[in-house]
Amino acid sequence: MDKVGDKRHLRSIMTRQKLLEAAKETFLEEGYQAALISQMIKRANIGYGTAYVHFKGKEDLLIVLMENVMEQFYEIAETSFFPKSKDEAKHIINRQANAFLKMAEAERNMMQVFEQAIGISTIISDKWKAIRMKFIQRISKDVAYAQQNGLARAELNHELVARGWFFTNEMYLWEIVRNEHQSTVEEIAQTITSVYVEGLYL
Amino acid sequence: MDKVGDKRHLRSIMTRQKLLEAAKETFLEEGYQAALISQMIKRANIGYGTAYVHFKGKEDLLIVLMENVMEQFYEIAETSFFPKSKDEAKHIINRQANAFLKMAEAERNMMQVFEQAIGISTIISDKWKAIRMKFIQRISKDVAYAQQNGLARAELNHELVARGWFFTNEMYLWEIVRNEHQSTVEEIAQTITSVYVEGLYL
DNA sequence: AAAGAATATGACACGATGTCAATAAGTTAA
DNA sequence: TTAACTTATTGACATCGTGTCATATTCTTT
Repeated sequence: MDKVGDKRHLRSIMTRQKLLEAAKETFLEEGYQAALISQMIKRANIGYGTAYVHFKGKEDLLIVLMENVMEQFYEIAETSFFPKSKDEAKHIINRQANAFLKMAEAERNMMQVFEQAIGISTIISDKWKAIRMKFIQRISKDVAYAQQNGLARAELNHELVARGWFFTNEMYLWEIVRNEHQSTVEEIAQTITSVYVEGLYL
Repeated sequence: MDKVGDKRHLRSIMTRQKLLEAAKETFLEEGYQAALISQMIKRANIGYGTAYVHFKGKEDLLIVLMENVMEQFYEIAETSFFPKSKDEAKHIINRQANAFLKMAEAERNMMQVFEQAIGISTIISDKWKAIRMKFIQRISKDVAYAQQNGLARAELNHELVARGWFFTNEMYLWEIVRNEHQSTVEEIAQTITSVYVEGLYL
């Protein structure tokens, strides 16, 4: 019999799914730290040991749950950038900053869990580092492009500028995730973009 | 008998001190997460229960150990700022960014522990938030001052600008703490200051 | 030196985790 | 159809770290 119709395999998938859902709910309610595996297991209505058949532990569960969110970040990082003027650059950059921060708003709850987990789990911290690197590389290229086309101040180290710019964005992202921001995402994006573009471009 | 000559009290202070030192060593070796209270107790050569007489737990120990470092941050945040020109402003800002990042280098090891703890302990996270707020308020005032004196672009929200600028600094700080930076502190400070000042000032 | 106060101690109870030998459920092949 | 085999589930158990508390020790006072 083929794998798809295999009753055993199907049940296994269902079990896994039940646990993932229970884990998500538990993480959202309790946060990463306080979320207990035993609690997830109870909620999923499965045997204790079963959880460890499907996942190595809490960390492993969260990684799977985060994969979807992380994909979205990678997509944002891949926007193309070939401005012909300072104004066009400003426009593109503003849109990208907006999209980035909007993500934080849209996925706030999972991102809150994620933030905690970054501080605790090496693996998850590495996943975030990879996302950060992707963004910085992308921005780095963009800055270099602008410099080569006479749009931006060439005396600046594009790598350092790129990091600085991303860092501002990232910190605002966490601020939004934590609900600590007063202003709207649009206002934030516009302000930081303005300072950045006026500071870098000619 | 007065408190100073009190043998009992003196011994108590010694015990506390021994534990603090052992805790520091353990934190530095193991990181916040992995550091075990039992390990610190062994190293300090005191009875298990004694640790709990002096401190509530791991969190409490680290808070005491961090107080010194945190003081230094508050001092940096208190630098005065009354520039008469854009160039003077740039100079002051550059110096402050430098001092801030140098702190990260000087206290790198304890800051590494601190970073982990921020992700885990609410109390410690709040301590850092207070430091951050202090800086942002300070910078906010500085931006407002520059705007009022016709030195900076008045159309920008000074609060948002201040946060953005601090965030760049903070993220570079953590990067330095984690030893992930390629460039020197001076180079970093100069580059980010340049973009910031050219972007904000007239 | 006896009573009293401050400090130190480690055995213990507790809560959470991950493992594993046993069991159940489903599939295959004769 | 059923016996052998494979895959999935289970919960009791061992382990580990923490914090508490009744008791012991050390010092001070009267």
